[in-house]
Amino acid sequence: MVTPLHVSISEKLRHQIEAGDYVSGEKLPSEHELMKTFQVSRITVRQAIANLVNQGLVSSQQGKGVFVVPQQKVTYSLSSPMVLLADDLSKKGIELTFKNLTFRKVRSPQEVQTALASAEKQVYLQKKLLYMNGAVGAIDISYILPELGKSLGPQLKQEMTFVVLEECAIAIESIDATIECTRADYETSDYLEVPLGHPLIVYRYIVYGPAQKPILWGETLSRADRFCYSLNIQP
Amino acid sequence: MVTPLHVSISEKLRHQIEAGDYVSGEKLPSEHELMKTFQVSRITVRQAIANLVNQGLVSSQQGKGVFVVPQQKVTYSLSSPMVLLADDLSKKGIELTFKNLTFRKVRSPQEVQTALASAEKQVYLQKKLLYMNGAVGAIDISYILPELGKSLGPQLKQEMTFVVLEECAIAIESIDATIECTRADYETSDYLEVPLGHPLIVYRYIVYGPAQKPILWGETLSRADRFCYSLNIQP
DNA sequence: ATTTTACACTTGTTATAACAAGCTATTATT
DNA sequence: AATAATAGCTTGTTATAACAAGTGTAAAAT
Repeated sequence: MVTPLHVSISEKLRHQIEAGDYVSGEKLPSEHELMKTFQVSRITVRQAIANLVNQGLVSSQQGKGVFVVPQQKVTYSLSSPMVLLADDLSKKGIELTFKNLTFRKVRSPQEVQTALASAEKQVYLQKKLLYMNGAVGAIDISYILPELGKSLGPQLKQEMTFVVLEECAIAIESIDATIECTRADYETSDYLEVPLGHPLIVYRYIVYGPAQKPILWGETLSRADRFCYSLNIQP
Repeated sequence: MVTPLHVSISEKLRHQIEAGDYVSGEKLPSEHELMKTFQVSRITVRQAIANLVNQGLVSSQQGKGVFVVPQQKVTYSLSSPMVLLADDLSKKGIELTFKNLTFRKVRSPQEVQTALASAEKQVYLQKKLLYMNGAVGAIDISYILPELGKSLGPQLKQEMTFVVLEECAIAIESIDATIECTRADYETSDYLEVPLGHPLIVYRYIVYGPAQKPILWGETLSRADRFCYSLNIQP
């Protein structure tokens, strides 16, 4: 079995990146320069770079170049509602900010209807972007019971769900959550500034209020290269 | 902004797959046939298929063709040690099996040494593959304290870590775990039968025994298309 | 001095071409 | 009949070529 040229080239570049020859955010040599350096055609250089993009090490921008992606990560603790971590994060010098994309009444999807077990089919949909130190890291999509959404609406626009729920003195009984992994589709790749197919961690949750009544269904799609989740299990 | 041909073609194929035109495991038309169908060059067809591969929808095999990948998923509950789920899984008709790759004494890596806080630098390394219904789904790598490894060794070879620890009546005090996401490298892509860069979920854990003494450090790298984790949070 | 234009450089898209390599079934040989 | 060679399919690799499109800079026009 012969190793293809594009593999050995991307391996060389990967080693150079890991060795620190190219710093985080730095521009790689252009395709033309790499063609000269490795004495191969453009198609081979492009394939080599595509490998690195797929591995999440670099990111290309038309008209500008190929850049080494920063690998800073934020850890979210799941032993408590995740928002409690906000304090810890600022201590570490990581600032979390939010940007509201949409907040409006919609007809709830079938999956949400089942989860919320609500007779009402109109719920509030909220989409917001999550930034760490100015760089986009996750998108959160949540569906909120209409009676809650009406009162919480103005505040939900700017803040994170759990914080607001606590500030509004809404008791959280428990949270059911699932963690899985998916890949960026055409919508999320746009918002999260990642290439199509980039791995995303899906944190899907149902928040239960008093009397175990589900009050919120949501999912947070995080860039796998910027967010991870930690938890503590007591058997 | 004009949509590239390869994007619209991969979108068409994606819709056909989701509509069930191509069943799980079925072969897509060959590149030559797709060239005729869409009246484009081979390079465009290949780019379209590359998009689908990156999205994890199809998988190509040299000499054979391009096939729709099955999307069956297994959920691991994290509110209890994950192995308790083995019963639930068999009820769902999912059979978990294991294959031992290595079990030997090694010098522990720096990270493990710190985590286990052990004076001894020789630990047992165990690598095993995890199959669901015969299909490979995850690889588990764990480092075990020498005194435990010596006695557990013969059984650990075939069984899953937690089960054995319980059968051997070793009390598990607690488990610290982190969930993040990475991508298949050259070694894991081989074992897990996924393309380079395919997203993997990393479940990294430290098992604490009596008196909160760490007895095991491990990580499970799961194929994101076959495993996900669920948990329950009590605030 | 400010704005506009043009140019050079970057990556993105698409075509044609040829050969390599893996798989399968048929044919030819033993 | 069993084995080996072959032909024909598949995807993988690599080259050359041309144009499109996004970015930034330097020159030209206002």
